[in-house]
Amino acid sequence: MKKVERMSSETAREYALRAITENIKSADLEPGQAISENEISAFLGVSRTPVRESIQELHKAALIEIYPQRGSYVSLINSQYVEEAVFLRKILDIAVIEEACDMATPEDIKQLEENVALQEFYLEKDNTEKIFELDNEFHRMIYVTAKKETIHNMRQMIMIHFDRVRTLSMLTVKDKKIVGDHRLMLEAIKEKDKEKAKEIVEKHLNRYRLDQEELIKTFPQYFETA
Amino acid sequence: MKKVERMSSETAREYALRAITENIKSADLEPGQAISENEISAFLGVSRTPVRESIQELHKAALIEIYPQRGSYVSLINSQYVEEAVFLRKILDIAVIEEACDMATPEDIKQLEENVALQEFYLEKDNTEKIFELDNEFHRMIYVTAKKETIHNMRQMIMIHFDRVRTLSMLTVKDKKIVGDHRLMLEAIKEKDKEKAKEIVEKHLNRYRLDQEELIKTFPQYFETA
DNA sequence: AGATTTCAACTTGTATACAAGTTATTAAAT
DNA sequence: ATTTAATAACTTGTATACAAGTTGAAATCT
Repeated sequence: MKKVERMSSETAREYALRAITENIKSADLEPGQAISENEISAFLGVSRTPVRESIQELHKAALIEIYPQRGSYVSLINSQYVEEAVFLRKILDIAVIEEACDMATPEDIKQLEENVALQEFYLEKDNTEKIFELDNEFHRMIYVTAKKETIHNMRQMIMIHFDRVRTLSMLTVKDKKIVGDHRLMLEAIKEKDKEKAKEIVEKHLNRYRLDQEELIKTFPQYFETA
Repeated sequence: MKKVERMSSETAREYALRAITENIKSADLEPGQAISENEISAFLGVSRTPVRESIQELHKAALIEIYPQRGSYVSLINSQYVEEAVFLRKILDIAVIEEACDMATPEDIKQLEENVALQEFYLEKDNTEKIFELDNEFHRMIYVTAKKETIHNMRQMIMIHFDRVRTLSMLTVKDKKIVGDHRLMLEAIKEKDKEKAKEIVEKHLNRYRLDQEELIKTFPQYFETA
C-alpha cells in the first residue's frame, strides 16, 4: 500500500476512502491481497471506524470481498465486471453525447472549447498529466451539459474495474489521437450532429480496447477463475 | 417510520439498511424529514454503528443528506434525479434486452417462459402482489441472461428515486397490460428480433410516465425548489 | 421590554472496548 | 511420529464513550 497524503480539507472518512480507492486503482493493493481494518487504520493514522466505512462502500462496488470474522480481500479481477464496465461506458457515453447535442447552450460550448484548446496547448508541451486531467474534465462536462451528473458519478464508480485492468496492461493511447477525438466531439456537439457524435465516441472508445486473454496469461493470480 | 420485521438470517447492518430503504421508498420516511441515528437505532433495536453505515450508504445514493454536527434529512425529491433515473432505465433496458436477444440460451428462455406463464396465472387470480414480484424477477432475469447482473444492481439503486415518486403518485398500471408486454418481450427474445424488443420496451416504459408538475402541486413540501 | 449571554440538549464524527467467530500454532496424548 | 485438543492471535460485527460543533431556550444584564 502506497502513502496518500491527507488533505486538510477532508474528513478522516473521505481521506480513508480516497486512499484505499487510489491504491486499488493503481494495484498497489493487489487483486486478491488480504487487507485488515486494523492494519490500514494504523497505516493511515485514523481509527477503524472511517476505514471500516470506506471498506463497506468499496465492498458495495464489488471491489472488496468481506468474509465475516475471517478477513477481507481486494477483489480479484472479474472479467464479467470489466466487460460490464466497458458495455456501460459505451451505451452511456453515446446516449449522453446525443443528449448534449440537443441541450448544449452557448456557455457550455464555450467551456468545452476552452478545455479542448488547453488540451491542444498541453499536447504541444508534451504534458501528459495535464491532458489526463483535462480529459476527465472534458467527459464530465459533457455529462453535465446533458444534465446527467448523477449518472456520471455512477460511471466513475463502475469504471474503477476497468481502470485497474488498464493500469496492469499499461495501456496508453497516444495523446494526439485522444485530443483529436475530443476536438471532433466538440464539433459534433456544435453542429448538433448526433450521428457524427455517436460515431466518434465509438471510435474513441475502441482505442482503449484491451486484450484480456493476454493479461490473464501475464497476471493469472490477479484474475478470478471462471 | 413504519416497523419492518427483522429476518433471522440477516445481520444488524443488513436489517437496518433494508428497513430504512423500505421506509424511504414508501415515503413513511417523508422527503425532507429529519432523521436521527440515535432515534432510528433505538427504534430498530440495534446500535448506532449499523444504522450509521446504512445512512452513509443511502447518502452515497443521494437519498439522505448529511449536515455534519447538525443533522441528517431524507433528501427532498430532486426532479433531475428522477429524470436521470427514467433516462437511465430506458437506455439500459433497451441495450440489455438487445443483448439478451443475442445471448439467450434455451434454458434462459425456458425460465422466462415459466415466469410469464405464472404471471398469466396470477392475472386470472387477480393477485397483484404476486405479479409485482414476478415482474421484478422477470426484468432481473433478462439482465442475467445478457450477463449484466452488476448493472442491474446499479439500476435498482437509482430506481429508488423513481419508486418513491411513483408511490406518491399512486401510479398503477393495469396488470393486464404489464403481463401482455412481458409476453411480447419474451416473444421478441425467442425470435431474436432486436427491433421488436426495443419497441416493446419503449412502449412498456411509457406506461409509467407520470406528471411531475401535478405531483409538485399536491406535495410541494416534498420537492426540492430549483 | 429587549438584547445579550450562558448553557443544556441535541447532532454527527471518531475512537475504542468487547463480542463472536476463524485460523494456525503449540502442547499434549496416543 | 502422528493425531488430537487446547489456546493464542487474528478477523470482522456491534455497542458505547467521548469529541466537536450546532441550536434554541432560559437566564441575565442593560
